[in-house]
Amino acid sequence: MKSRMTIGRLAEAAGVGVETIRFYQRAGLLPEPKRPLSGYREYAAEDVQRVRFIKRSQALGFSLHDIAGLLKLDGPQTCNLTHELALNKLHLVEEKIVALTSIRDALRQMVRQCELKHKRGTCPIIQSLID
Amino acid sequence: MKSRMTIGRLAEAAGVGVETIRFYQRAGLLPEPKRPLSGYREYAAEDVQRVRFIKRSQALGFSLHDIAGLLKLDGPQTCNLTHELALNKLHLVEEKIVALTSIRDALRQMVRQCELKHKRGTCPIIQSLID
DNA sequence: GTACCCTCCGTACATAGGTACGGAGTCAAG
DNA sequence: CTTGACTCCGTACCTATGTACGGAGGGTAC
Repeated sequence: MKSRMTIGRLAEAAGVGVETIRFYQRAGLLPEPKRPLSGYREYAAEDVQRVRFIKRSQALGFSLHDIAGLLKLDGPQTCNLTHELALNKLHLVEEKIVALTSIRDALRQMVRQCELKHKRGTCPIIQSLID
Repeated sequence: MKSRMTIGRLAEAAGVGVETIRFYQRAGLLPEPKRPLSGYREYAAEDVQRVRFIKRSQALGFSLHDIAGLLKLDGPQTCNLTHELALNKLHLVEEKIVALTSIRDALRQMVRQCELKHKRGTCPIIQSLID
């Protein structure tokens, strides 16, 4: 008996939970699957690809909303839209890096201050946050 | 009549909403204020400092939970705890920067590919996410 | 055929950090 | 004294991304 791609097997193959598949379906990221036997969802091999696509995109910082957009965009003349989406996301990531870098510097400063002038009574870190 | 520091004025002075002050109070970030006139909260000038402290700490990536910790820690012998907290947060921020940097590189790659080998039929960005 | 796992569904819960609502009471200015 | 703005409270709601629950029914391996 050729083992059917049930929701559990899809989830397993894609490395997510069953509930996540159902959630993606409700969210429109996965199409309504066929249900040949008494209501059980049955998937195709490419659905594994699709879920992996979702996870990979997420890891790059795309939201599920973004990804729903990406999934509608695969095809010839829409490539520049996709390009724009990616470029946009790139800029966001670059901004986030800049912001985090200045946070990092502030934290380093705080930690260094604390190690150097460690007078009794007040903590320089707390002081620097109050000023 | 010396104008009292009501919740609205505190919120205004600190640049947040009234509901946010109430929320911080419930969360234990602000102490129960005095209520001299028929239940209205009355604050002191230093409460403005305290709210600003919270916002500044947030901007450095501390969660409200962390900040509640920081606020309990101002004082002599607790400075090394604070130092540890800040150091910890520093490491987290550094890790986050590393992760975002590799995301940035992947996105740059995607965008560049898209600009170079722009064959019809499939979008290289979509392709790279599927592989 | 029986035991056990799987799937179905809708809904509630989770995190974090607020924001909004509604009705009643109160303060302050004119 | 009136009017309008402010405050009170508890609770519900919000975004994003899932996770958990519970009871009923179905599939499958032995």
